[in-house]
Amino acid sequence: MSVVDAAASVFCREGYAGANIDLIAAEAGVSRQTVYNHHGDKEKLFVAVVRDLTERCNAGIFATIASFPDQPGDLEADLIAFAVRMNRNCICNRDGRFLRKLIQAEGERYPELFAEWREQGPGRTWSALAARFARLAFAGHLSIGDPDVAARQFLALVNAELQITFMLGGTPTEEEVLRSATNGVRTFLSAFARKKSPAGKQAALVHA
Amino acid sequence: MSVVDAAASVFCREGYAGANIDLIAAEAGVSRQTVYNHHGDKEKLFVAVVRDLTERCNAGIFATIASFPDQPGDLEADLIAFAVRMNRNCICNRDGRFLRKLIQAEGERYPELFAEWREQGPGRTWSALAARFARLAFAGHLSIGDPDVAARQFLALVNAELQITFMLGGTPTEEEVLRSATNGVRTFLSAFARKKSPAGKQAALVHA
DNA sequence: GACGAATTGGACAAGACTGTCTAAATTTGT
DNA sequence: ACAAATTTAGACAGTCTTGTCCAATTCGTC
Repeated sequence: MSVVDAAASVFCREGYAGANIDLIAAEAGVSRQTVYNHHGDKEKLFVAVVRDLTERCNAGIFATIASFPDQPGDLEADLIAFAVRMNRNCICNRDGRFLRKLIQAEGERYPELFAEWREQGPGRTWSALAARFARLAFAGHLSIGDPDVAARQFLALVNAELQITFMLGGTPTEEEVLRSATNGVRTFLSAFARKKSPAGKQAALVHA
Repeated sequence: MSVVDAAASVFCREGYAGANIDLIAAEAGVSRQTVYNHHGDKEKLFVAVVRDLTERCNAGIFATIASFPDQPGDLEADLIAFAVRMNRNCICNRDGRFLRKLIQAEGERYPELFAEWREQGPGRTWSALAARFARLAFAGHLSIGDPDVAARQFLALVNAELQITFMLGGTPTEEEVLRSATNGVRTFLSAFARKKSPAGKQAALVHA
């Protein structure tokens, strides 16, 4: 394991103040001196860890957004699959969990570092996702007022049942992820499925 | 400020390992010896802090749930007002922010302590909220499949736009809370407003 | 195999923190 | 006003951590 990876693990487990360099070195399988040679001091090492995690998480998120269902066959199934991918590859994986915890624990201590994350991460993520939802709406698959709001609500809904697990730093099972995504997407579609067309599926359902 | 309150503040700001007793004593306006006299050692003090926060937060949450709109006049307005109360009195206030941060940062270090919180806090909160939604559905104001799912999704939706602020430990402004609650409740009602009754408001809307 | 670069283990000083102890000062109850 | 209980300030030992230094060893490359 690389020094930065080991440091990420220890910083997350013990907190910044509780992490000690000896433990990081041992976990990385190198000597303490090597850690100092590579990264200078504890604070620089911490910054390197956050930058590394931010970069990898953003890459994962954008790769996943690229797989958003633009021409959906079964919209519900496609959105559920997308939500599961998002969770598995970006939010529940090692990098996602670690970054989230570091932001929560140390965000106030390094305002500029996490402001940077905020702009390049969630800011751009939500824009990108909002653009995809806008496209679905334009193509007539959804009826959306504000795509930015819809994007944030989509993420909130598909993660609604995983909040507690995330809070305690755990990893939800595959079934929990699937169930939360399924419930979330169904509610999302109940709210945003195309309603205005008189020939729409939703109107037909109401008449039945 | 009491010792426990000062300790809560310092533990949150510095993390468990980074918090030092001298600082807590100074912030509480007592001598270090008094802290040891009252609470034994650092770990016992930490446990006392978490129990205190848990108790106060639960009390606040249940008091707020008691104000859930059972016989709504304007359902949308009533639910928005309820969501804002919930945020202001339970989630964004000092106790709520502190407890959340301690759970996130130290949850894995004290599994039994936070398991206790989990049962008495979110577990019972969600049940209570689900019961209220079930009642609204029974009275014909909503069309809900699983009240537990609906309750979790309600909370997720009304907080959807505050996630980032919460993550960084900040306090959203009154306007942000109101906007998030408004958008969240509207989406919630789009999804769960009564649809099945042929004379319902929703059906009429679709016909218009 | 040989040479330069990187890594290692250990020693080390400086500082910080916890938890204890004690004698003096202060508060509290009566 | 007096006695008991509590609080205080400070000293203290013991432990831990950071960051530096250095000589010995290993590694990569020619």
